[in-house]
Amino acid sequence: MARPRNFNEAQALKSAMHVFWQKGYEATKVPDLLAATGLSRSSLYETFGDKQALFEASIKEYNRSITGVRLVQLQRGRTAKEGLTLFFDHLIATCLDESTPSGCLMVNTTTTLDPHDQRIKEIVNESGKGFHEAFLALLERAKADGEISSSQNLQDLVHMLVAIIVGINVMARTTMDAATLQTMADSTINVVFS
Amino acid sequence: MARPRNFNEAQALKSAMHVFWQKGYEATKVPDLLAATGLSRSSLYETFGDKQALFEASIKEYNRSITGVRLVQLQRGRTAKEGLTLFFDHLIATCLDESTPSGCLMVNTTTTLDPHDQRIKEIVNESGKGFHEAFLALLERAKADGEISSSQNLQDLVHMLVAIIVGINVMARTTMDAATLQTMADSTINVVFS
DNA sequence: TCTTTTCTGGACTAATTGTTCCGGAACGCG
DNA sequence: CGCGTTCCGGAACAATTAGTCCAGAAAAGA
Repeated sequence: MARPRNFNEAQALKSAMHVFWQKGYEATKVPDLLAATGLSRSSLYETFGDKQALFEASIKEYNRSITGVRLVQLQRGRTAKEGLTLFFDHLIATCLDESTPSGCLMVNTTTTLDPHDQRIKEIVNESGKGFHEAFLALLERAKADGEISSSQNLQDLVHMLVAIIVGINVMARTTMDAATLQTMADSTINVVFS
Repeated sequence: MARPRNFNEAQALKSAMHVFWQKGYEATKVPDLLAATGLSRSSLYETFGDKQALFEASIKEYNRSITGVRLVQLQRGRTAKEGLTLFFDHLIATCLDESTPSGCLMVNTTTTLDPHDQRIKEIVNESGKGFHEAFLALLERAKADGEISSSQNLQDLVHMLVAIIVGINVMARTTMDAATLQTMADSTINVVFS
């Protein structure tokens, strides 16, 4: 009937997400998005609405793909410790991969969050909660399997664990040094599974 | 001889620093800086140069005052453990104080750092190095005093400790919950001084 | 009071921003 | 081959941006 789309909407969204991930919302200008997606101005606005809407779509996409894949690693181990190891391996690998930005879009967004932007805040909080729960589940599994002391307060431990991972995601933006990142990961694993 | 300054330059710089701290470089517009400092456009440009220069001055001021005061806490304890405790107490107190932004300007800057901005990168790296060294010194003191096991690899431990603190500074921007922040701090102290 | 210096408010500019809009081209289908 | 629909390039626009500039006010000392 009508002329079909000349571009892949999902692919374009991923490209836009990468730009926001690397540069942040404010520093990302519409021409950057046009260049990254390859879309024309009209197509971009027609497809995604305005910049704010595209950003919102981008962080949702980020949670779906990037964060999702990272968290899945936790369950891909025969033990909880192995799961956490796989998580860090995957995190470090993507940070070293030059075709994707380092760090975490959710973390970056948190540090520049406009307190009045309720919609974005909501999404970030939701993502954080999912993150927290995934690690809590891992620790509960570890406790049930006797991998960690049964006297450990899991809530306290998971708070600390999440804080470390957030910190690593920040430092990964400047520290491309694989050894340093690996050291942080190893220390963390050792602390949790003492 | 001539008309003296009608404003306090140091005070104006502090005000500008607060804006950058809260909103980030890109989201901070010149009118925001005028409102915060109370200066006129001409005075601002005359005194501090352009926006970039003012930002650079702001992060230097941040390192001098905020980070400086935070790190000094480490030495204000009779033991290393007490020093770390004081550090966290001070950090949490300032995060809860509504008259100053939460989190850390250096951390925020890292997550939105333009990779091509060499000058800013330099300052942030320098600050990070100082931070690292201060905590390394604390741990060395702890080891010498027998507060931590002599078999601990201090370099690994300090990397993890710094990552946690960075993470806490990120989470403090959304989590104003004192209890959660305190929990993270307590867990960290327990891990380091096991 | 007069001079000299410097601050200050606001007008001004030039570039960039996000966003809209339209005419024409491209495509699938009958 | 036309028809209808959709895409797309680029022009156009209004708002906002960072930054400049100048005329006059303000202050301190002679």
